[in-house]
Amino acid sequence: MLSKTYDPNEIEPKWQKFWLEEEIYKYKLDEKKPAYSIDTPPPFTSGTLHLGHVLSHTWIDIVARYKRMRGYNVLFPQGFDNHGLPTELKVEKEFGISKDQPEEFLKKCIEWTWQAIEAMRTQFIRIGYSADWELEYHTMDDDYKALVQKSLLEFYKKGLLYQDKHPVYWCPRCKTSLAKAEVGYVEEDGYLYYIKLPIVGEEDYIPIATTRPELMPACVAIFVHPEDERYKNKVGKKVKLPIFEREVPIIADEDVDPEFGTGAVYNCTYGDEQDVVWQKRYNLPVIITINEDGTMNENAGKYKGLTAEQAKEAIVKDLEKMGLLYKKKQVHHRVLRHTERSSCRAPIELLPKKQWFIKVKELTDEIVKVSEQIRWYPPDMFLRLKDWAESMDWDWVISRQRVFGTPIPFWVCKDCGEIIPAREEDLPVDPRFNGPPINKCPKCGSTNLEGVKDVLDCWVDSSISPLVVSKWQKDEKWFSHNFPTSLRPQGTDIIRTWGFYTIFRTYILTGEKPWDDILINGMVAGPDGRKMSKSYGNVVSPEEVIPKYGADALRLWTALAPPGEDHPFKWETVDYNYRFLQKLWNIFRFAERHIEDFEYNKYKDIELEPLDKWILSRLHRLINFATEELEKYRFNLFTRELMNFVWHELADDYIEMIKHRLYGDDEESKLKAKVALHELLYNIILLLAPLAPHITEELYQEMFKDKVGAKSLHLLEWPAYEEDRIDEEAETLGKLASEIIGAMRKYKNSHGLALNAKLKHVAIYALDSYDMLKALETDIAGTMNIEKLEIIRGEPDLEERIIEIKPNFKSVGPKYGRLVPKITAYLKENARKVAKALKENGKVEFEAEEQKIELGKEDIVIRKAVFSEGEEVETVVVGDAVILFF
RNA sequence: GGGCCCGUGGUCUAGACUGGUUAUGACGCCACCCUGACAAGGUGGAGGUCCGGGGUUCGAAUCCCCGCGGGCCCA
Repeated sequence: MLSKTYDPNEIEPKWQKFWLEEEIYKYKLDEKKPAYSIDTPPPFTSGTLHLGHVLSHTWIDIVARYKRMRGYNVLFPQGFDNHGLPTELKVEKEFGISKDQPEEFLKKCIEWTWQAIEAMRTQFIRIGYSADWELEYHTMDDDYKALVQKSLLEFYKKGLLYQDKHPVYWCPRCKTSLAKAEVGYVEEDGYLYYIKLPIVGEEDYIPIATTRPELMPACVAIFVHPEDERYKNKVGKKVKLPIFEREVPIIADEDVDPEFGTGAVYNCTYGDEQDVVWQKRYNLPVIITINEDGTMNENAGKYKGLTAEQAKEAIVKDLEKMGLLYKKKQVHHRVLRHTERSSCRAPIELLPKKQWFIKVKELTDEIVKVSEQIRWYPPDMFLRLKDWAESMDWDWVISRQRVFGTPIPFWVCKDCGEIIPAREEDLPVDPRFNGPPINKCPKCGSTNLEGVKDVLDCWVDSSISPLVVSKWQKDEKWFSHNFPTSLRPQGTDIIRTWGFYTIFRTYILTGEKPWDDILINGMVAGPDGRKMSKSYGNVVSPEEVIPKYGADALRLWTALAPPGEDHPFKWETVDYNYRFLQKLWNIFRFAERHIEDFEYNKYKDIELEPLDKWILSRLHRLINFATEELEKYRFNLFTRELMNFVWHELADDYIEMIKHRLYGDDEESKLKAKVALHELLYNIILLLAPLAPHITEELYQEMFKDKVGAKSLHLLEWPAYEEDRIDEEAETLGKLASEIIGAMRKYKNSHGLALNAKLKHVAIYALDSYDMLKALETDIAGTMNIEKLEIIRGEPDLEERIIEIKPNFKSVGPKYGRLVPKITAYLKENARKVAKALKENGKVEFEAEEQKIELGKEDIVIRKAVFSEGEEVETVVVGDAVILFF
């Protein structure tokens, strides 16, 4: 017996344990089955899953469960992305270990990461995630790092890897490079300086506006907008920089904002990120004027040795003296500072440092072509990738000045710059600690070889995930079965990073696309609709939700998220889902007493009653819809349809209509109701299994396991859509039954009667629907508790009024076009005449604008009301039927 | 500044590709009903300029143009 109340906190952990112990989701390579491999996103090991993870990973789990039920050999691994700045900061600040002791530092990072993995795995299990944990991978594993390094050796061999100077965010106070996450813009007051720059060989000048006059010595070009009439005649000419006496070109570029300042800006290496773009785009020289400690260097001439701030004052003073600085305006602007946590908040400089690059730019056309071969869900997400790929300004910078990361497997000759790659058989290597594979530089013979100190960007780690899960170059049988992988699920936010880089790297290494399909989920917003963030105070964690409502109710919230769109977390939705599951529980509790010992297989081919056929026809439409939607990775509409079907059509309508049969004396009718009930409930738990795996397992074990045999619901097949179960006639009948019963419920409600209150005498008059009503006679009487129900062919002797008459626009519109308003007016004016003609001849004919109009029953919508003034009787009209309550 | 997406009762949401005249459902609100699974339930009700403006059409939430507001990513 099912317990009286549904308690997710009791049943969910129970089945989670059962699934693991019984190895229900264990992957066995099976070449006889079609492969379905999932390239799951490895979350960064922060130690906690947030609702964004719950959304994206529940989607993946739904797909995995569905595909298993469809008979696929589903490869469902879960990995963890380990390397990252937050861990380094944690180890530095919480454990007080400095990066200057790299070995100890790394040891602590790894140790901390392991406990974070354990915690996150437990949380995955708690949401019913059905990955095979024996396939779990970590980007800090030796074999993972070895594969990453191997792929870099391949890139090196193909000539796609190179070193070049590239600006990094540099904090002059901390004397360290910073990641984007560590810097931020701070609003503050400053000055905008207006400076005249003389044009070479002319008496004319061009005015520029800048907040950073101290970068004058680093100026390499002047930019104006190509449409700007003020400067059109100056493009192509040169400017002579005051003080420094250097000539730089005037260039037109659309990125210039003509509204800002004078509409002309000077480009320095590097004042801001826009300067980097222009420097790369026009291949401008790089002139660095700022040292790592924030002072000016020899390129700043007489300002050498001053701090940037002092240099600014000095240059401003000198320009004023020369009469070239003609305006100084106070502005409120954004300044890049070191803002991460308790950091120093010093202004950040962009300084060029030697970085490792992978050539991407020249291959973008090919990447876009490969991306076109992938099916994108939803399809417009492809445009984001395409747009970004085509507007890329520079190659992929893969090196980072950090400690906890995959080492770059190269040594560099300090004398001639030759790159010495690691030997494949030595991988993984760590050139920070390991010596080079050879003693002498093969080019110049020098023994002055130095291991690369930088480590790799974490996207370099994670963007080979499809090759890791499919065991590229490791297990040929496994690889050919599972590659390209079937699905990459991921969020909208990382299409241009993880998505793009994975396509790129897989294509370069294998010549193929990484996946057949890519499914994009939106971001989780807070209950207030804004993005979830600590600063908004709108963060909700899964740990708050699950103890209250259980994982299944939370999973239904994820299933209701629309494809590709952001989805707010709503307590109300989870609460509603929880009540839905409770309703489901009660439906099964009701059914249990009727079908527990029922021998379904013995009676399953019996000819059912019309209402049974109706609800089963509706069930099969739902199965069909569910299958179509899931094939397109769309969960929201199907989930809603399923919930509505169970709660309203099944529970509110059908079950109410069969109670009189289940509790009545007609044994054959009772049997038929039980057959239908069995089929309904069994199929519903199957349809719901991918969405709410726990409650469905509990219901299966309790009510169906003995009859079906499988040790878990999750080993069963997805329900088959049977087209011959669709029965239009039965559906019309069922719809009529629920409308008639609905009208009677409304009558009872408006008279303050309980819904099961006895009605002494009811008569229904009908013409067209007479036969259907006759077939429903016992069901209507039984469901509504009517003592005497009469179904009469004919019309009651009462006053009838037409409340509304209008054309059926969908059929009349295309036929008569511009005459539609005339037809609408005619029907209204001649309502009685039209109704009469329709009743007698089945059609009506008239003229509008000298054109003959002919309308049949299908072309006209009529709503009638019946009045019984003076009589002791109330009436309700449903379609063509008139119900009289005595 | 660029690309993509979104704007529907108080809140969230379906419908938009393929136009059809009473716009879906939920939460909340109001009234009634403790009915043999369920009061954490049932039945009914009130509540909407479908962001604004213009256009196409017999007909626009839906298609087109302009504007406003928001989100994500990039610069």
